[in-house]
Amino acid sequence: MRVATWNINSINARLARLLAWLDAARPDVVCLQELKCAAADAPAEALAAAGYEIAAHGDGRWNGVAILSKVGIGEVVRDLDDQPVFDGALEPRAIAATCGPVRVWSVYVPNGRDVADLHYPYKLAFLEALKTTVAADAAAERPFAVLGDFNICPTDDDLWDAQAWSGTTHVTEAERAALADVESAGLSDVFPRALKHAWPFTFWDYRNLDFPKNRGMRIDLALANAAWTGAVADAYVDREERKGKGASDHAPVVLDLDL
DNA sequence: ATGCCGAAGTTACTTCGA
Repeated sequence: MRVATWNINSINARLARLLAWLDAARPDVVCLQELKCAAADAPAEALAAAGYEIAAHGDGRWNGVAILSKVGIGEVVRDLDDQPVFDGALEPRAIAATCGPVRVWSVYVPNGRDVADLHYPYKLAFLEALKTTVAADAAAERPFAVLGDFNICPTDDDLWDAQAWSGTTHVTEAERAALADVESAGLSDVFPRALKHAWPFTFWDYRNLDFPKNRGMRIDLALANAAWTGAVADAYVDREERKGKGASDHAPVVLDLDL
């Protein structure tokens, strides 16, 4: 089966491209982030016509996550256990479901904004709650993965200019340690192929010709347990989807599993 | 060519993203 994760940067603004991509790539399960719409405003009918059920979690502005599936959606859970709030709000950043033989979380980890901003400790607290929430599934026999936009470059190779970003969010030791702590629950980073260039970046800013110049970051990850990683036949970043008018600033990460 | 930012709500401009 084929499982993908994609920060789509508005599911409604991107609907035509999403449907075209689903038709071309034919994933069985897709974890989406940054829906930028309320759950009730997600395009469930258009997706159903394309053969996909959707479980969505969103409040209408930023954030918002969903899981699409052609193989059923069950055991849906919204929000992490003890998920931290920001500015008094429990933000829609995490949703889980069982789809056929696999269980997945689709997560949109807080950006962090700046190490001096309250958003930064919020990001670290979110990752701590994520670890606790997924520990049991990570240790289980069923293929399981946490997929999404982690807003962390795991290593200095995962961004185009580590020198320029030194000391900023996405690359700090505390963020990388928090990510490693999530992985210590029994998950490992499924490293995708790059379809072009030396490294599989997943995000390129819209500004400054960053995509043509390949000034990117690898921040969209799939952290999988042993049952999942043992089934991986292929994994790649579909950078073709980053091209052209109306693209998201993130590309889908696609995983093929022998399941 | 891959091409100089884009989306949404608060409908003119602010906020956010990484």
